[in-house]
Amino acid sequence: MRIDSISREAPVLIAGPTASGKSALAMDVAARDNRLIVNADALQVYDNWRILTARPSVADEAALPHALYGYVPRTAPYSVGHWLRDITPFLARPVVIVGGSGLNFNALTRGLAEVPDTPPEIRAEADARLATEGRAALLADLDPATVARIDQMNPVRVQRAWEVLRATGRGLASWQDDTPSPLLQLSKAEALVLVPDVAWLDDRISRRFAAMLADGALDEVRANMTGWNPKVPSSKAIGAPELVAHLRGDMTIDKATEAATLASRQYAKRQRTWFRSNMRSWSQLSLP
RNA sequence: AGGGGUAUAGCUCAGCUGGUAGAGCGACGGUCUCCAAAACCGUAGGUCGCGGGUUCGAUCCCUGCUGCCCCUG
Repeated sequence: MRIDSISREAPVLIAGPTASGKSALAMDVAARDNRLIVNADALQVYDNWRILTARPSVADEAALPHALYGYVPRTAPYSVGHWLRDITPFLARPVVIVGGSGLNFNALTRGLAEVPDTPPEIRAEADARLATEGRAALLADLDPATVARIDQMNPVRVQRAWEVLRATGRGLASWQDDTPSPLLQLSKAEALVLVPDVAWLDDRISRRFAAMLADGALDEVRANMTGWNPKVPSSKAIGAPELVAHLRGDMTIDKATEAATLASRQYAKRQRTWFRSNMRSWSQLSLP
């Protein structure tokens, strides 16, 4: 990695698939320029995971300033909108923004419609209707402009559109047409995507999960067993459901390891697909 | 060594009384403006273990061989 070619002034954005070495690069850049490291990862925000989400260590956080890591309670409602609001004050400072969530980077550099949060009772109503009446029933309630824009086969996207209309009386498409300009212009940033060789990354994923286990991942998961709710977003951390199953005696540790590393590889693939289509104008850094 | 069973996609397996094969998972490609480490869509893979026979035609029936599993010794 030729760090010398990375701008010393512009905000640095580092995206890349899981286990590609983003955090280490962010540390190098931050140390060189006295930057604040800001998290752009959807799961590293939660306070109940450090080992499993490969969050920066206590030592790393002591060595250099970090923001938006481990600051959200595991059951709190949280999504891109919260992240975008939370990151705003930090953009006035020299930063390196690092993470694997493509949606966050899109929201940051392309803007995000200012749709109010869905009230819990409407979310519950949507959950119930989807479960009992199905996707088609929700779809039938939507405005044509929104229907034409969303993936009608995807229950989560349909539910989202339904919730927005229900809560605001205005279609999602209409909200999106009013998307404000982005917080950060890509042309004024140093945007980097790490593009690792697939076999190289697969190997790193396997070794990293083994290292997580050695570092106490099972203890971390055990501490989350009381009040465990598989439905909340923080419970979707790769490896968490698998290790919960193991601790309950439903899965051998070998099976759990296999399932977790498989899930990581599949996640990395989805990330590559996203980066390919959404980050064409970013600088691509091939690895190793 | 003898008896029985089994061999079909990368993996686990379907395939009715013979008409050249399907699923799930995986892989690969894609979608995605607020649960995104989520959710979803699509595509490609098989000389049906190998040889011989019966038949117009064999994954299917007969036979030899080979591998694996079980039982007996």
